[in-house]
Amino acid sequence: MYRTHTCGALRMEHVGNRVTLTGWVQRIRELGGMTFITLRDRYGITQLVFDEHAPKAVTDLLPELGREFIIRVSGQVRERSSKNPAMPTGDIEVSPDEMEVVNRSELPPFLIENETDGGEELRMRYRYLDLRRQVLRDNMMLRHRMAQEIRTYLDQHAFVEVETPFLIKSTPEGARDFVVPSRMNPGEFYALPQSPQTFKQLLMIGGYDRYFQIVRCFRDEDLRADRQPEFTQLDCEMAFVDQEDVLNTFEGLAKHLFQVVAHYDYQDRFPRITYDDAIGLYGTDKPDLRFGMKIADITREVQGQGFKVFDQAEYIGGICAQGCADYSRKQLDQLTEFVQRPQVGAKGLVYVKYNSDGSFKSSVDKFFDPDRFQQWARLMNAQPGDLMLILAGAREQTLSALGMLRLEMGSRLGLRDPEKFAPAWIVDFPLFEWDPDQQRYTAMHHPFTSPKDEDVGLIDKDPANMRANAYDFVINGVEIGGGSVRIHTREMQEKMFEALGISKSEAQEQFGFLLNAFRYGAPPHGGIAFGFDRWCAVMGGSDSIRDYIAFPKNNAGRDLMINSPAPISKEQLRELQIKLANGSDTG
RNA sequence: GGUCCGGUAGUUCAGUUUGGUUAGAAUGCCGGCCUGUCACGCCGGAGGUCGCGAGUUCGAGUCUCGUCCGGACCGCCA
Repeated sequence: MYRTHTCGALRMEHVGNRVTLTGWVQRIRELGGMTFITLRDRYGITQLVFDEHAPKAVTDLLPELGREFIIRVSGQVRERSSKNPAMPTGDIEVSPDEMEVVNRSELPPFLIENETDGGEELRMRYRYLDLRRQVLRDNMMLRHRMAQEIRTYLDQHAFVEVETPFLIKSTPEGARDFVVPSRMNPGEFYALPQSPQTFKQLLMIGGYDRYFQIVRCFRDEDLRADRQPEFTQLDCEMAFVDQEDVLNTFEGLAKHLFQVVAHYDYQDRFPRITYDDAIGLYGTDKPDLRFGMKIADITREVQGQGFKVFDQAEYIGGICAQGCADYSRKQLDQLTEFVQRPQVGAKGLVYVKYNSDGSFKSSVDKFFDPDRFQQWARLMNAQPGDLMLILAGAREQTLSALGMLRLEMGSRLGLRDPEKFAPAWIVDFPLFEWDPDQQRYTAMHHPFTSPKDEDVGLIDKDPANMRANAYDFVINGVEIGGGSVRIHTREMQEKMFEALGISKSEAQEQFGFLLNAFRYGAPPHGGIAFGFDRWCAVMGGSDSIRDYIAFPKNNAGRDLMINSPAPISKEQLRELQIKLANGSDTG
């Protein structure tokens, strides 16, 4: 027998028991006459003590041991004479009278400790060693818990888990597809799904009125720190529902997960913010609501006073940074540099210090008198001691820059507490987005999204102002999920394709199966898909989804551990009837 | 497709601005001492293709060009 207990199990109540443990050697501490070894497994760490009670056969083995050796020990559980309150097993230790080296280990290339010395690349190459660290293990456990709780909750709410195919068909809309050649159908290719979108709609038409799936999705686009070429979605769809039904159902799920996974009690209804309000008040469609600092539109109040920058701007807005009136020249310069970075894109920054004595000091004192500043302060909700930060320019870019400045100030002021969760629904998204490159409208969410009933009439004359029955779920400024109530009539879907500039024949070729299905009594339906990796990361208080994926890829889409992608053999290429453009036959 | 940052001991990094004696630190590793450690402590030691290739120079970790690898971002990602 390898073990009677795990390395996280033993407590005071086990004192006196004879136990057997097997685990990895975490650390060896020799003190001359005695030796301590900490033994680790998935469940925890237990201290072993080797002193004068240990048989010679056991102590003789000690010099051979090293980090990450697997050893099996048997012995008495003892109460420690000096306890370690920082360890769950810190009250006890095991005094082995038998020991066996189960497997030796080479010295690992980095320290397998909570504070590792390993760099990103090395840890990716030896991911199986990194996974031994408690940090990663906790993340994997959180992910596991999330998945289990999702299944439990949705099962209780009559959802059916159905798997959909991975080898499907490439579609022109959306992201670039990963493609798989078909040996049996030379010259033809499958595509891997970007999401099970059409299949879940077909399941609704198939009568499975509540579906979910925790499913891998694939997008062949350039990556970022928080983007992977394959990622996991919690994909859901419901029939005979309207938007409110969907939101309420998944608000319930989110609350359940907050409670059970993060032990975070969120009683209130999640705020629902329209897309227009989100943009106008936070400068983004995924606002971080852990703090206020709303953007105030002060365009009307500041124009016509002879300050050219303001007078020529389409939009002027500001935020109030509480208690920052004492910012130094240097700090203000830093903020100016921040907003001028290309990603933020503002021309400059106007500041107004509302000093604690009630006076004002600003970068535009020449143009405005204190009464004006008083008025601005009212609009921005500024009190004495606060700092008003103002940007001017084209409305959309300026709001976006203000949104980024708001996040920056939130971070500086410590208002973005990773222990806190601020969820929100963003609703009433526009139906279309104008694509200046292609000179046509594209679907903001996707082409199966239904318009608001009252906006349907606009489809021919003013598509830009049509709103969709589409919604996003946001936590702490991170987009966690999004969905919509779908179109369920063939007529509306055809109109939609027409508005998107997709011809009848193209539509028939790409989505004929869905259009055909709409002929046979398609129920009204809607759904939502969550970025599961991201949701796990947010629940764990982290920005990095890589830390919540057991075997992630790097920013070039490579797996540094197995070194993929890799060339395939001549033989494989021949079977697939594929010739490489560069003429080489690889291998 | 583009921009930026990095590559020096097993590992994490300093040294590159201003080219010049034997390339340093911490940690890990090895040896010695140590009976209550838990990031144990103390003493000693080993450990380097300065990513790779070319060039400039009397002389290159340091300057130039190329290249490979890693990271961040823009475009892209409904």
